[in-house]
Amino acid sequence: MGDRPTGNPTQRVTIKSIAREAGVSLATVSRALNDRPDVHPATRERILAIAQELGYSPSELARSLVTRRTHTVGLAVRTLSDMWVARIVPSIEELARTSGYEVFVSTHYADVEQERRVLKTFHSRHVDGIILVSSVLGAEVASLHQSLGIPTVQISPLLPTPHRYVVQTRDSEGAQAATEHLIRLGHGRIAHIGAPTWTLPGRDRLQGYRQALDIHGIPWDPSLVYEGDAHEIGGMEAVQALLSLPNPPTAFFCFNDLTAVGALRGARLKGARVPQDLSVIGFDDVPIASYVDPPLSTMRQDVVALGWRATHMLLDLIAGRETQAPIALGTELVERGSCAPRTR
Amino acid sequence: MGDRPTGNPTQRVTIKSIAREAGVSLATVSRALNDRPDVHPATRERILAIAQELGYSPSELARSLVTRRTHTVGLAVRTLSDMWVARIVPSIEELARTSGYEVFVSTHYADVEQERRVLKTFHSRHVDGIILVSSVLGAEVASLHQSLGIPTVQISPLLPTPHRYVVQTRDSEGAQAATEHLIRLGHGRIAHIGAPTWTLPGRDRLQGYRQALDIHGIPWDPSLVYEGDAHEIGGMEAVQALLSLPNPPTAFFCFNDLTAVGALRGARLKGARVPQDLSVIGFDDVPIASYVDPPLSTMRQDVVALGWRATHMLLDLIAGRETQAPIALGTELVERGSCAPRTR
DNA sequence: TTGTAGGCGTTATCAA
DNA sequence: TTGATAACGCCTACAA
Repeated sequence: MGDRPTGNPTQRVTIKSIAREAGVSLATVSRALNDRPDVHPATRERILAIAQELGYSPSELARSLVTRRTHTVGLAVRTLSDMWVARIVPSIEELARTSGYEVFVSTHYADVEQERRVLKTFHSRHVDGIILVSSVLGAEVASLHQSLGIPTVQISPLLPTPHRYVVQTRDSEGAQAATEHLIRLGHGRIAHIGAPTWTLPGRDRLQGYRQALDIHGIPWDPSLVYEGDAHEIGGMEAVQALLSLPNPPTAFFCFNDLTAVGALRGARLKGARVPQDLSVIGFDDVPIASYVDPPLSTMRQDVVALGWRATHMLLDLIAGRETQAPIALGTELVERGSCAPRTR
Repeated sequence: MGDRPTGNPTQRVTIKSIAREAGVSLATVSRALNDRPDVHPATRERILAIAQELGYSPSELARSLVTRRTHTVGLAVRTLSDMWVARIVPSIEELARTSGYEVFVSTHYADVEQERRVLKTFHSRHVDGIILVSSVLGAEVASLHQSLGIPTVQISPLLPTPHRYVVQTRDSEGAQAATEHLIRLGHGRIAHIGAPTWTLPGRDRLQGYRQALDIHGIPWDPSLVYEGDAHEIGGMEAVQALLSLPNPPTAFFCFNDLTAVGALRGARLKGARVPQDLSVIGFDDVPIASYVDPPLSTMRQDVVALGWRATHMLLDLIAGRETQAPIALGTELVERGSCAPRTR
């Protein structure tokens, strides 16, 4: 089987092979390859040509070992099956790449052990910097940043952290704005379908919701708060449960768009029309939000900015530059078709 | 600023530090750490304790340099903002991790240059194996597999390739089944909203659609084929355009679920009811399919199996084992609410 | 402008 | 059971 590379491993082309071929020393090859000034143009040409011909590709392993720089950044995310993070990755990758860094993505599924594991391999592989999205490490992060000596930046941590280098959305403010949108439309019985309250965003958005109610003198009714799962299923179940209440809500502020999409479906199953009978507002503004029926009104999070700012912060830290931190970004109300003035 | 790790880089803990501390040689430390039999239990204990205390973490860089194994696999995907691939990643990661491999995900955005770049960095970083999802490299892959000497497996290549190690879905067969489902419901004017025909899946599903028509004696009408973009927007535009035809179709077979979701929206904008006036079927069965209105009928692709089989194949190749290749997986019709018998 | 030699953190092969 | 020592592939003084 000639096509099994394992069977007959192609000998790796190293600077040694090039040196032999070119009849020069290793040092000269190295210099030529890294195009340093102190090498004769002719020799450089020859060496480059040979390298090209042999299909030479430097061993970053060896190179990193001596330079103590890998030009890689580790990106640990909760999961990739979430549009919110799936859109944050490219923004990080793009900036990092144009700055000469390769980014390695790894997932931890909101599991502390797995996240530790990921960080450990990042350390073993000598990444120059780390970005943690939706970290569940909490206070550990700060000490890791310290003890590992690897600059670390967090985006939207799931747990409270004393770490300074954090980029996040002002969840509470956004939640308050979303709720106030509903209030302005005349709704008085507004439900909240939240994320688990052990998560920071879950808590913060719940708090923003309560604040809006408080400010507008709407009594707080705990039976209108349902702890969802930040997915469609939670939203669907929540709406079905809440609409069965003796005095059901007329509006729903959902933790995120997925929850809202589930809520839409729950409403349909209960025979309630959105937005005529029921108003629904989401959070995030993921692509699908514009395509569901009715198109979803939502609070937009600027994920690209989130990724971009975090990457910038990390590059600053790696370079030993001053950097502004922490950073909190605002949200924007996107009105589409899922909210309407209260009719009942 | 005491919290800037860059300012005062913590000295890395190496086996050297441990050796000094324990008063033994480097070799002994190495042996103890890799728990080899030829080291005195007492010494091992002592060394392990010290390593623990110092927070030692081996340098995979150095280790890999000598063992010539990195225990990493590179995973290059088109994009992460696509549920289809977002769900394939975890299945690969899980199997790879339990087999002792760390996987590094990188994106190429269907751009040849970027994909070459990614492969090059994989090579530089000495990954032990590579999985390419939706590769646009075509024939190049086989030679890379050869010349780089790194086992490479492809999942659903976008371009035709002579490479043997491929795992994919039987697109044509699935497309035919989807179309036949529509035909069985009595539809005669069936449109296809496809992906760009330069892609293999785009071509294969189009072909399956034509085959179904042929078999059932339905005349082929090129005006019923619309080249979409595999996203919502393409589906939406397609439906709007096709419903404006003098003799519009009564059913749509969409390249994927995103296209179908867009189609649903396009239908709504044209005042057509699904499934009463129009039947729509998708492909993939992504999570959102169950939550749109009406819930989407679709051809399910077993993405988990795709990832799993590919990883298995790769692990076989890495180990120099025999492996079955190529592999083509079937699809399954999932009937939900978006298709109904023809009424007009 | 070029070559020699030492070292990055490990593992592996010998001796001891 | 342990310790020197030579790789692994590359970079970088320091010499020449």
